[in-house]
Amino acid sequence: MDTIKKRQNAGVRKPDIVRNFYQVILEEGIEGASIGKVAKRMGIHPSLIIHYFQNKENLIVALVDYIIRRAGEIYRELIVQSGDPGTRLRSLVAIFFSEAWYGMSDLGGDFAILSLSGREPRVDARLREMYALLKQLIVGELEKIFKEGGITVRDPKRAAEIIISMYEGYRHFKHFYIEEGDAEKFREDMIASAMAALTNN
Amino acid sequence: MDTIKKRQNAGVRKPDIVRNFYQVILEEGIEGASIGKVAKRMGIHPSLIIHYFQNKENLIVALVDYIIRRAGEIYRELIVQSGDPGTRLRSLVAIFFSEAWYGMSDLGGDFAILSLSGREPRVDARLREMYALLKQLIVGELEKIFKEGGITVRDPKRAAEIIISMYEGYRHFKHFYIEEGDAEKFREDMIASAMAALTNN
Amino acid sequence: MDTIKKRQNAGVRKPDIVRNFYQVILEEGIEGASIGKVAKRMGIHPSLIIHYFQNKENLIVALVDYIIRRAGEIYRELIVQSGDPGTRLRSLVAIFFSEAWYGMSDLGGDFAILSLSGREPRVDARLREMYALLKQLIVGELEKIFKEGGITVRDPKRAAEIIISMYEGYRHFKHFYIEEGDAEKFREDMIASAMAALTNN
Amino acid sequence: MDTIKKRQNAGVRKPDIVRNFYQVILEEGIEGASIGKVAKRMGIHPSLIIHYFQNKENLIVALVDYIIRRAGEIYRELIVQSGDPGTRLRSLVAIFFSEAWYGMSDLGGDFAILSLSGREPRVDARLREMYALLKQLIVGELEKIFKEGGITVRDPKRAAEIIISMYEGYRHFKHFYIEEGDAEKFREDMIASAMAALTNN
DNA sequence: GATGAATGAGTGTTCATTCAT
DNA sequence: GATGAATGAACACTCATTCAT
Repeated sequence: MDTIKKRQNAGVRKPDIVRNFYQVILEEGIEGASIGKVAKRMGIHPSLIIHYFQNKENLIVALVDYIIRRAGEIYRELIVQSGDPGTRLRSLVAIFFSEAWYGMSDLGGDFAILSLSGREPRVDARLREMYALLKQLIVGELEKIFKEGGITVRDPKRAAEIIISMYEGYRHFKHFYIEEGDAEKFREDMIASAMAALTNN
Repeated sequence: MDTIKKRQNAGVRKPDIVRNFYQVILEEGIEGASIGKVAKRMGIHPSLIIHYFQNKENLIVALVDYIIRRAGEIYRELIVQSGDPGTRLRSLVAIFFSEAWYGMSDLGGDFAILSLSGREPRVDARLREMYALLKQLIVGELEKIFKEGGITVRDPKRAAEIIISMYEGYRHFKHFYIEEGDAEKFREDMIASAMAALTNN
Repeated sequence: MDTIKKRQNAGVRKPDIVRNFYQVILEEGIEGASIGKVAKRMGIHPSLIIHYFQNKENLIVALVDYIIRRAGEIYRELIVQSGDPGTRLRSLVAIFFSEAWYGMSDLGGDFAILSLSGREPRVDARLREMYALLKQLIVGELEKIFKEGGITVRDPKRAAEIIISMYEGYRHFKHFYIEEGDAEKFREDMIASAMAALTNN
Repeated sequence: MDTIKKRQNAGVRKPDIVRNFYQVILEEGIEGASIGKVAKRMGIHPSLIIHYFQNKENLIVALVDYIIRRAGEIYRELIVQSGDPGTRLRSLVAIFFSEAWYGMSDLGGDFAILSLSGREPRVDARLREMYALLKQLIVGELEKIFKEGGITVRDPKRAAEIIISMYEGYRHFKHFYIEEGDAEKFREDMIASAMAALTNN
């Protein structure tokens, strides 16, 4: 009954290809990812991928878009909208050091895409866009919190930038020098350090 | 006098190949780097590279070793050994946010290698080693500083880990969301935040 | 009329490739046969051969299939279906010592493929199949002959096996120790010996 | 004390290389055998093999010599020199169908070398020599046996040729169509058939 | 006798892509 | 929308061999 896989349209196929491309990158790295492998994985012909994306570069850009879109979704899922200002500030900071945010993407995939950004202007542009958006989200949140009273921060934009730097360093590098057993304690210490850095600012 | 290129020995050729390999990665990314391109760049035959490294994996591992070795050298160049404890603590932190440390390697190259670490155990092992070494250097330095008086930090090891997280996030990601004109000010703010995080610890 | 070489389909190209592969093996031996040489011979690109066969092993297996198929065809061409039992028995034996059967394939090619059988299970399997089929053909023929009367053989299966052993030794090795001038006489003597061995069985 | 492997002379090294070359052929086939693999197997430098044999062809020829020499040795070990003529005739025939003779060399290796004979004149020449020698040994033996009485054979040379054909077919091909359990019975039947063929001659 | 440096041709295979169907 | 034929460049790597040491 169900004519699986045959004769689908772009709306279904294109994101499907992008997802599979991401999987291949995770398994084999950027240098090991190819249109052929994506096709084999999906049981379709490589030419069909070209048919949809024209060339590999377009596929990479589509992948970056896909990843950024997912990051936005996860942020919206995690953000806490109620409670007193002090609690909400801590919650905001905690998001970026949470398991959910950490596990949002695969580090191998992240680094692969980041390594592209230097040579592929469209990738670089999209990453800047993403960070701009994220900064804006944090700033907006901070301003809402501060307006409600008590806490003051001289420069919310700078505060947002410091948060981003801290969590990126934490997120991408901690597994190289933190041991499994110490992970939860380190997470808490990082949040405390971020709060100290923030309110000192 | 100097019969360049012909009949050299492993001691000269191997590091030369590694350096050229790194250049190719910077220019074309991990996915664009090939033994053939390195050979062309050097005016030698690809098989000579195989002669020295047996296969591409070994070459990659040698590159990681080379990069790590350079990081160690730069750290030793930058470390300040005299002055009162307070000044020296700030100098230590400042190293990791300095232009010299930031410019030590190319971010594209860094990400390329980091993206390998998930799939190549030898790369992962070496990176862990490097971070362990770096942590140890910082801890040693912190302990010396604290012993001389005044400043106290509950846990120097944790302090080192927080410094590393902060500077890694700063170093690798800041260019995505900090504008040129604001760079110097941001650098100072990050150092201040790091100090706050540290002494709060 | 005939736009040779361009845009053909698998039905035409695949056997064409197999035939050319066989020729290359005859000329240069298994150790000298390469996909590149086959392609050059056909005026096509090596990757087209990969396109059809995926890898060299598959090509080898296809070649073995091709050779075995040809052996079956030749047997069917040579088999005599009429005459009295005694004559027909002799005709059957004579087939395997005939020029046509001897010249069916090139010995160099035979040995090349036989040498593969130890390391390539699919080649071994196909050779066993071929011998099973041949044995069955001979047994069937012997039984028909015996049923019509006169001649008796205790065990037709064993008789078939002995015939095969004798003609294989004759076919593959005689040229190492029989001189040209003596060839025809030796052929007759071998047929006589086979008959003696058979009816003695 | 024992300076193993270092600084040996040609008398020791050359046969050692040939033996290792044979092993590589057995494991990887003619098409997979290379000087490099032999060298790695022996823990020496490939250049050293070239140093001794100048090129690969010479090594192959040396291997054929080695194999033929071993065949001669085994024949001499197996030949029975006493007993009555009838028993000795049967013993002679039985040699070539014996396990010892069958297992004298690896079939994969045999076929690999036989496949070379068509393209390498020196290999072909040596094989012919070997068969000539073998034929001569058998003829001599048959004549001794016949001289002692009883048994007559019209043409001992032809008889030798028939024996060779039969055992070669048996030796090289039987494993494709004889099952393990039937092997011993088949061996006896082949000997009987050979005797019948012989005394009928 | 033995090794290392170097070459250059050649291996099988992958790759992105184009074109016709 | 989807596949197959075809290409040509590139890939990592192997090979036999030469030469200098």
